[in-house]
Amino acid sequence: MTKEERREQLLDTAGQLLLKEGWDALTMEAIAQSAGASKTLGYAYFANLDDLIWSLYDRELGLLFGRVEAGLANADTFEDRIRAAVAAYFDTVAENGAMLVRLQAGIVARRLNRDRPQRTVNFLEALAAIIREEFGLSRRRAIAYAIVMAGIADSHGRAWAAETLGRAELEESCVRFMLAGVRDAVAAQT
Amino acid sequence: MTKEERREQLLDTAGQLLLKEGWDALTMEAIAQSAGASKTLGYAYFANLDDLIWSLYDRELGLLFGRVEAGLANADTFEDRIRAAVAAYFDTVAENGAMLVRLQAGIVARRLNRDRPQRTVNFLEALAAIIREEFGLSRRRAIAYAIVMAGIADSHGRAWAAETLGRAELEESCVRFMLAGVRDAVAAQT
Amino acid sequence: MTKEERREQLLDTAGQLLLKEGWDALTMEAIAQSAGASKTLGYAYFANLDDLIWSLYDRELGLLFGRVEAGLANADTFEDRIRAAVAAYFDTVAENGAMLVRLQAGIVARRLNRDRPQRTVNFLEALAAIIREEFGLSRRRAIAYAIVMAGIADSHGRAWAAETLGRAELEESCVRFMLAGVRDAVAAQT
Amino acid sequence: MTKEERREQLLDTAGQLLLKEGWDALTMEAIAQSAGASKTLGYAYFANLDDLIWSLYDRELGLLFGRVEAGLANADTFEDRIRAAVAAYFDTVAENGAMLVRLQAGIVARRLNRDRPQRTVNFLEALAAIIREEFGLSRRRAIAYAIVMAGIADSHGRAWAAETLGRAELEESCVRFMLAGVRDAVAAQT
DNA sequence: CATGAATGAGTATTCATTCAT
DNA sequence: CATGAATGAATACTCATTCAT
Repeated sequence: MTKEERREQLLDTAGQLLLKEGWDALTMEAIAQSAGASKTLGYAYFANLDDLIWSLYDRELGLLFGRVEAGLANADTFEDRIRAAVAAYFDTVAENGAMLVRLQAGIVARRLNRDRPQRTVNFLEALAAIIREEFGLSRRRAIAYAIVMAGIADSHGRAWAAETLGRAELEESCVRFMLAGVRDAVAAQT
Repeated sequence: MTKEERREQLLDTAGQLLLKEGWDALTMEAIAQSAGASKTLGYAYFANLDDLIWSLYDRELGLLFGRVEAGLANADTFEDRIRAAVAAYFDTVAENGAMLVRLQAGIVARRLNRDRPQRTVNFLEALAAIIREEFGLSRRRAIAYAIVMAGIADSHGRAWAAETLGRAELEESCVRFMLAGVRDAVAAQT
Repeated sequence: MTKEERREQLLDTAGQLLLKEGWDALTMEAIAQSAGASKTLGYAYFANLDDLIWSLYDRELGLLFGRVEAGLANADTFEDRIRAAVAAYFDTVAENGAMLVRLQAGIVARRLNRDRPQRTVNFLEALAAIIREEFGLSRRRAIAYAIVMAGIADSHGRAWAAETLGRAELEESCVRFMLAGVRDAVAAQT
Repeated sequence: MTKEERREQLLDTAGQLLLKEGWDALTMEAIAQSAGASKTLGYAYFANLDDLIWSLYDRELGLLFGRVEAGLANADTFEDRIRAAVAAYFDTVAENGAMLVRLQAGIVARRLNRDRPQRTVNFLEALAAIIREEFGLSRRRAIAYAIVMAGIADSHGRAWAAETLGRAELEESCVRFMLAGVRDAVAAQT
């Protein structure tokens, strides 16, 4: 197995483990052995456990944000952009939702050894830029709305996980909440 | 110190500790000593560390939901109810927000030893009932919207913590996102 | 409840606990609470846990040896004495066997904070005296045989607990092993 | 040090410790440090303290029963078998007696987490088979006598430890008690 | 005669991490 | 590229015991 393959395999295994056994089971030894290697193998690929976890986090969030940003980029009107982004979001959640939720929660719960992950910041900036362009707002206001819209996507993901409604309905609802909400909030300011 | 006072004191201390030092610092010993007691005193009041943490969680969420439900109840029109609930939410977040976020994240990240906390479920049911009454929806759909509206409150709290906008603006925005969103989502269904 | 009654009740409770839950459950707190009192009551009646356990041991062995010695005393021929003692032994084992075994084992396993219990020594001396009188042996030899005969009783008790044979047969066997054994062993010396 | 050597060394150390310091000193930490290792090394070789203790027990009883069974097997007449077994028993007791007694007592006193050790059962079955062959008894009766004869050996070991008589005399006495006893007990049944 | 609050010493156990091979 | 032996720090939890009331 090549260096890069091993690394990916270890991250994959860590993700599986987190999903199946929970955060507590995410030990260096468990990951390595779950990957079929000796218990200390991980240290040849990651400086320490935190490094491994942050790497997983970066990879997974990179995937998610990458797709969503791609969705945002490949459409013309504001509404279409939002629709495309929401669709991309639901796609990723469908594949990896439960693990992402756990990962995110664990990251928040852990000490803040590291600055707020750049990934999230970058994504919010990108979304804010689009909002700003559409409504002509200040940067801070646009960021606030971006945070809120990301939260709306998130909670629709949760509503989906709770099996309240089907994907199609929730995707439509998500877009509606975002668009009607932001329009009304913006209107209230003027 | 009486039994009840001690118990409350230990929970207070645990909350402070979580806020200041993070989840990892939340050890039985640290809590007890931070409360000025011997390191094993906690075991006289809680069966184990998990029990203490769940007790803290219950207490804090009880407070939050209690206030928000009170807000929901003490108003006449749908919009007024939402406004009152949002105001109550912001009040609590102002006092305790960072700690609640950490607590919630830690609870999610920990093993699922316990069923989903009844508190949250109850609150969502209450909110769903109000939504249902207003729009005449099915129970599942109302619950989905309740989850989303709770998420909107949550993300406005985060936007506040990120110091993007002031409280007044965010409270207004929160109400707008909720009302315009739910109305539009409901409209889309018909 | 009078002082003496309480004391006896605590010893009774300790015995029950040892029987039902095993040696590890024999804590001062468990005993007191099992007796329906507050957890520290025991300290008003016994200097410490060791003292309580030794008191139980003394009481129980006193009962056993008392009965067996009474049996030894109330008969004329050597064989009748042995028979009477064995019958008394089986009587006590029938009532209290399992607890006595545990108690004895625990005492042996614990540190030897205390000299060999006088009770056992006294009993062995009494039995040795009778053997000596019957066969005209040296004191040391008589003690050796006394130890062995006590061991024979003990192992018959175990055979009974293992439900191999009924009491009548084992009692007879016990007497036979003792008498034939000691006679043959004595004969071999001459 | 190789895996197997370390394991044996830890068991050796545990045995020494039990003999010298008593059951209470038998902690994982004490064993490891007494073996010149860091305090948690034991966990790399045994699942937990119980596992280590049972392993010691198995090893020691395996040695004892192995020798005694070998003695039983390598002789022709019943008496010679018994003699050989008793000699083997005294040999082991000479080396390891005090420790075995403590170990056995501790095992009995501890909780019954584990089924009765197979080792003892197997040995008693082997002895019972020989008795049965000699006297033509039922299986249950033969087992009862096997238990008693094992008890006779045991009590002779105790008489030896009490320094009442010398080994030669006690070995002879042991054989006599067993043979005369079992013959007389069997005779009583017919 | 009895209680409840509190302490502190002790023990099992886990796990990240290092190092020699 | 990988292993296994070993370490040490950290933590949960138990329990005998004391003391004030």
